[in-house]
Amino acid sequence: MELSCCGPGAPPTLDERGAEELAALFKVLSDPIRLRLVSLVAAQPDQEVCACDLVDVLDRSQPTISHHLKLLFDAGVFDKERRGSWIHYRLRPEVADQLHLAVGAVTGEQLTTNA
Amino acid sequence: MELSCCGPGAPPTLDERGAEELAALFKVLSDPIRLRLVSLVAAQPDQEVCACDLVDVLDRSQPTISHHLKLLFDAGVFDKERRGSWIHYRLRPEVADQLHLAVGAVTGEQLTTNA
DNA sequence: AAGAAATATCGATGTTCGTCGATATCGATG
DNA sequence: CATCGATATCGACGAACATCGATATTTCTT
Repeated sequence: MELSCCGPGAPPTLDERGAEELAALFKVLSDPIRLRLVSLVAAQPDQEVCACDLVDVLDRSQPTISHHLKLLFDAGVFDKERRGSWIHYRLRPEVADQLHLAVGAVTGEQLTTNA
Repeated sequence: MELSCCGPGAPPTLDERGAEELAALFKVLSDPIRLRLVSLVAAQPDQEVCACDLVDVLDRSQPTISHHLKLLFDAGVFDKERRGSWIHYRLRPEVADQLHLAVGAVTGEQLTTNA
């Protein structure tokens, strides 16, 4: 039997590069501490937190929290803003949409036809 | 400043256990080969593939493909069915919804109020 | 300029993960 | 039952990762 892929008229599947990009996006969410960081930030009324509060809430050392915040920032999940001595992290507004699109790309859902 | 969490009236955030469960779900999608497997399966007209075709399409050894298929099966992403000599993997129909819910849980979207 | 507080970086360590060759298991078929 | 093809498991190896203590950097305050 032939696989429905890799030919003309075949339904679209992830190519190697696309798969690596999406894998990187999911990988940044594949850690419990990072998920709780995102969830905490998203739950704030102003969608942002001071890094200074995070070490107490999550049970990790300051370098570890800093490390995870950097990963989330580098991945484009968080914005970072210095205000005085403190650094505030904020969920980038496009992230939720990006994630839903990523899920759709993997599971083969129709994109919103923009025609 | 107080974090908006961890108290009465606070918006819901991921607890430790929930974060670990969601992290496990995202982790299984954090590998390019596994993403392409899911994408390939989802792109088939009948939403299933024979494992025998996968080694040729993806550029990995048979044990490696088998390993990734097992991870996806154990995570509940794929169903498995033996037909004759071959084993067919199929995307479980709830997976797309589960993933969208997972994204929503992390980014703090409203759940569909089932009241 | 000096000290204190917040955050980032460095180096090390133990663990997890992706990968493959070799081999085992399982089902079909002669 | 012997064999063959498909799939799974095993054992090993190198790379990536989460974590932390120590330390550096930055910023505010006095």
